[in-house]
Amino acid sequence: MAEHVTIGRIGEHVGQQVTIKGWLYNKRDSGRLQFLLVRDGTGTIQSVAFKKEIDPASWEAAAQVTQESSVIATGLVRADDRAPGGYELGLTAFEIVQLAGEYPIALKSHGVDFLMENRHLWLRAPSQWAVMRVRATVIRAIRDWLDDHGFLLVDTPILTPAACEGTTTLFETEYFGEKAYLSQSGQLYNEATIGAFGRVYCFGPTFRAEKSKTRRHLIEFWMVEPEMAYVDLAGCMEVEEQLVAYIAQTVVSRCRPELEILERDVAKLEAIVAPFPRISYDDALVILAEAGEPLEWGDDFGAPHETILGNHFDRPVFVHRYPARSKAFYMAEDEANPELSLSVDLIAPEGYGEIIGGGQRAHDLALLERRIEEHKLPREAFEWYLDLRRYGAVPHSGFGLGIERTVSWMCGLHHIRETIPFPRTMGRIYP
RNA sequence: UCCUCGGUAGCUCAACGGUAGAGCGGUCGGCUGUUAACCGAUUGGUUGUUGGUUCGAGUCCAGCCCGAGGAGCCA
Repeated sequence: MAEHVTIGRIGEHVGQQVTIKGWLYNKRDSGRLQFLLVRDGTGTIQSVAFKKEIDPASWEAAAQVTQESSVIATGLVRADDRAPGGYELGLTAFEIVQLAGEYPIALKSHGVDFLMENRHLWLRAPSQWAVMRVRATVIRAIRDWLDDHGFLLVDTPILTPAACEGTTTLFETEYFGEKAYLSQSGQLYNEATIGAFGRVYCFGPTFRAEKSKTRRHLIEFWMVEPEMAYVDLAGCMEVEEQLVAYIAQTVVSRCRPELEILERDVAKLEAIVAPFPRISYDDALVILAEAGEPLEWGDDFGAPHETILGNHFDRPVFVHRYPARSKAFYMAEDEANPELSLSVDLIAPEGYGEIIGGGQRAHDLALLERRIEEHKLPREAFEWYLDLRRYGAVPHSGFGLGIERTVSWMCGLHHIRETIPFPRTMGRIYP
């Protein structure tokens, strides 16, 4: 009985008789010879069946097997330059677990709508396999870095009583006769938990009922939100750049095969090392004007502006001190100029745009009370939040990093919807 | 919500207002080293939907539905 091994570690079994359990990716045959490409989740390997060297039942199974049938293949592992991947399996036995019907996704080019309609099957494709593995690596890198730098994972609720920011559209649901909303950020809650733990982060799904139809938007997406007591704007940027650089270098070192499948220019990722350039909103306006996209002071950047700024540098760029009026109510104000907020966005190169938004939070009670009034927010829902300014308020900062935008950037993808297993976009909630 | 583009075979796409086609997939056959193999045969259609113009509509017109790209908003 041959040992069951995974294709990902097939190189350790050259010269051995092994069993692979997986699915048929593709088949080519020429008379007395059949090439069966088998994948098992860890990789893909070419198996070769010679009619003379295999029992008739196995030969017949190999002849009958269809694309994406589940199969068990046993044979001798050997290195062979002619095989994709460098190794192949000289079959001695081949068994079909379930014979698949005509597979919808033929090995050819397809339209996005068709692929999304078959997302549950599309995930088996090499490109999607690679993206999901990069996603897992990005998430693990984030958690490793934060866990190793004194941050405690503190999860925040998904069902919330009111808008965290009050500016964007929320998904409304019913909570035992009361209105409740799906969370669009855990930040406010983590401003509370830093009082207990110092440095925290939450990591979970967030929901925005915005009718956004662009390649950078999802209705449901994942976000990591670190929050830090006794850290100012400058300290916040230092943490952000260390984290982002660590993510990029981890992907570069651990996901070579995936990046190759995705045809990603690895040099672009290798360049993502600290320090990142820091420019003010006012500096950014100068760059934009020189690039022929002038912007009125006080206006927020649109997608083309972000692209210009991102492409102006070979690594991510911090843009800090935005006009207070264009930012959320909880942003601290710049003492040197109260019209400015101590906010900072991190804009990725290559047109990937904003991947982090954050900054220093207002910790002055009177300022917050005034902002809540100006933004016409229901004060009673924020009493607990105001308490944080009454009992041991400290300067503090935090940010939110969008997982899917980061994965999209790492993978060099055109559209964010490929970075999450089952994307929720405007007009699609199937499968 | 607004702007632009699109909807024809399972999929990707053709088709001057005049008999709806090709490639891929599927099926059958051939080939001992294939690389989305190749060669031959074969299968496959309520042209998104409703109405209109016309001798005749996949094609022209109007409404509706669905999707894509972008804007706004944001991670």
